[in-house]
Amino acid sequence: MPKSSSGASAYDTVIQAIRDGRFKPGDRLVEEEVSEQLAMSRTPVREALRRLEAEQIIIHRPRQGAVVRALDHSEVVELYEMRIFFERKAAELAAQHGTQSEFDVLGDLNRAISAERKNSARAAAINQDFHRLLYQAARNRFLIAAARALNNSLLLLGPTTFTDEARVETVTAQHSAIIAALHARDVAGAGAAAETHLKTSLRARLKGMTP
Amino acid sequence: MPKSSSGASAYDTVIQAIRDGRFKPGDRLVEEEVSEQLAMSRTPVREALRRLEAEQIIIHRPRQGAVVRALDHSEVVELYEMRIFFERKAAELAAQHGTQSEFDVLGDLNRAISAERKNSARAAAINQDFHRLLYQAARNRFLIAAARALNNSLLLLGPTTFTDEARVETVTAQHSAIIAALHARDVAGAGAAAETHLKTSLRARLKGMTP
DNA sequence: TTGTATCCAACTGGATACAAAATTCAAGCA
DNA sequence: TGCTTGAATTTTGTATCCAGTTGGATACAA
Repeated sequence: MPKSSSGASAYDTVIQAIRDGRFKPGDRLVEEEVSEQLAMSRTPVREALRRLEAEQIIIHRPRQGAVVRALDHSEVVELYEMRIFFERKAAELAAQHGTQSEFDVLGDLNRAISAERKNSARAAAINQDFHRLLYQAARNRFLIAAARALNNSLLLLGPTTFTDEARVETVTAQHSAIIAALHARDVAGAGAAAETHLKTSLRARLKGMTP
Repeated sequence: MPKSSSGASAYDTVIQAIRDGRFKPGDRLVEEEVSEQLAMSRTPVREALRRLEAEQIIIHRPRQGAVVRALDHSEVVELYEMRIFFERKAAELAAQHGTQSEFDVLGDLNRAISAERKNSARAAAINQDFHRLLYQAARNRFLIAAARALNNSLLLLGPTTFTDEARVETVTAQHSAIIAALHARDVAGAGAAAETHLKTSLRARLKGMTP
């Protein structure tokens, strides 16, 4: 293991804390507190916070502190609009540039999601891998970078909503549709299937947001 | 004036240095050298470099140094592929969400580009404003952020190629086509015009790249 | 009771000092 | 002559220190 620097591990830790809800939007991140919690000095913590700031995960008012960003409703919609847009492009490019073995792995992952349908956290993790591999297959480093940035913003919304098994069912079925189109090298079909998938995902997200 | 912090001004300075070619891809950026040049300590310089690293403008090998990133041919193509893709989306969204007065300003800017056709640097600057406003009119903050990141990578390729007047002519004509579609709220037309424009731009770039 | 002024504490911004790691270059040995 | 070892140099990583600013609390006056 390449023993990452304190700065990098501080970043990972904070991201992880946001991911599983220990830090929520609106929470203040005080450099000194964080550094104490992670048993390191302020310098690497600052580095991590600046990186999070660059990624718009936190906002940083000068001389006042950093707070975890909150997304209002219109931002959530804008975010998903972009996700839909990216995912379609990723699927289209993957249909052109991906290899059949990559598509096979996508199939494996999709079956794994289905198998773990009882364990929503585990299923959500594999689902992330699925989407990551789809982007990898698209063979465009800038698309991957842009999608990564977008997904970081996404985690401000809390964990993915894989609460009920019916939802997992829908997801895996839609994944299958994408995979089928990829195997057939059907560019338009893969794009359309991906768009449908993400639109469903947006609906599920919005439904779970206004309780 | 809010007197920006040293860290921010260090970032701006380095970006500017890259933009006008004082730092070229492959150049090494040593923290101490930069800090000496900017008459500040290493701390804000580090902040700037880490930010540039997050934006993939430089790459940062631990304990070894930071070098300005170089884009190989395939990356250039990938980059423009994404630009084309973003620009189309921006035009489509602008056609839906922009205001007529924004479209009017786009027209003004386009005329300004034409007027400055003798001064390629000035024309290129206004051209940037044009595209920035187009993205603003799209009303999607994540699209704007993604495009910003992309444009930062773009400046690794050196200044925009507005060398001859014929090129400016082409550009403004294509801009006019976009604006016309926007005024007509023709979503598909605006997207198509934007795509055409950027494809021409890619061709011009590639032509100027292999001397 | 409310508004205002002043003071204090907390926090960040920047600088400096120190430690650790990596590269380079040279010298010694086979 | 070529290779290996090791020490010096270079550069980043981390810690700590100081100063400046901001926000809030407190006290006083209207």
